[in-house]
Amino acid sequence: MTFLMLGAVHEMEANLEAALSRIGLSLSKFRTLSHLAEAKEPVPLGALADRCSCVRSNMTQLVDRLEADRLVERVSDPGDRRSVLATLTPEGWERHAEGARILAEMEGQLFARLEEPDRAALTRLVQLLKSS
Amino acid sequence: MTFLMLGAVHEMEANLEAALSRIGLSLSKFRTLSHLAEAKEPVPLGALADRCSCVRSNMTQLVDRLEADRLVERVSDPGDRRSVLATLTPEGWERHAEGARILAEMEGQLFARLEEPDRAALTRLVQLLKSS
DNA sequence: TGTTTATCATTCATCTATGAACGAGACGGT
DNA sequence: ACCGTCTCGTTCATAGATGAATGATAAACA
Repeated sequence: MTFLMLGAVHEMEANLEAALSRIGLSLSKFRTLSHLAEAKEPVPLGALADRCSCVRSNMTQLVDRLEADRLVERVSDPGDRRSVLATLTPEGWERHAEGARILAEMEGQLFARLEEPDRAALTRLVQLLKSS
Repeated sequence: MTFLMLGAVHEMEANLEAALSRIGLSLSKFRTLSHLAEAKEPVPLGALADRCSCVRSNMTQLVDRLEADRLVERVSDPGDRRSVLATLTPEGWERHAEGARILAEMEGQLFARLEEPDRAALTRLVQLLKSS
């Protein structure tokens, strides 16, 4: 059962990854852009790592790559000189919008196979399993 | 919804990974041992990669590490000199059995929170989502 | 005030995964 | 028998993730 769920989700992930790669994004990059877009203001890397459920060292590298892609910029925090903030560039906003369209499309295709009561049931069950 | 499912499964994965690490196994290593144990005979690396749903180059490295752990051995295929077979060492069999106990325990804890109709529903829904 | 403690991001080593390029070997058709 | 093609595993470059160690800075407190 565990391997079955892992397999199903890995399939979803691979599909989404493939779709996002058409616009030069990975799932991790897109998730990072999403949280930055949602925040609507510069976010410290540590907080960003928390929202993305990853460790800080990972976020450091991720922002390195996003900065190389010119989708994100590092800015310094005037109130705390230890802190480094990340913010979306105009191109980052655009790319995130494209990614969001792709995600919506994939979700539509995936859940089209489920009737309505099943969609609700799945949501409920997944929430039950999360946060043990 | 997609990020919710991804999050729930990543949590499961992280828990299992942490539990397996107590006996020096990763989830990938354990999955590989499982398929070898199930086969009960040497398996070509390509076939093993297919069963583990990963690419061959990944299986090459995985078997490198498992061989370094003395859990797996490479043997040559008399019928095809291109082929390399992997087989469990006695220690590999033991370690797999320990891992299987840990997996069973984790599954028990996880699904203890679900009543019976929910368990069946979850299984059905996950199978529906798999193999688009 | 000065010192300890905690927090921030980064670097490094390691593991897992992919895809492209490669060399060795099998195999089908001519 | 030979040639092209396909399949095998490996290597390499790269992406992504973790945890441990580090240096800079803030905060707490004696």
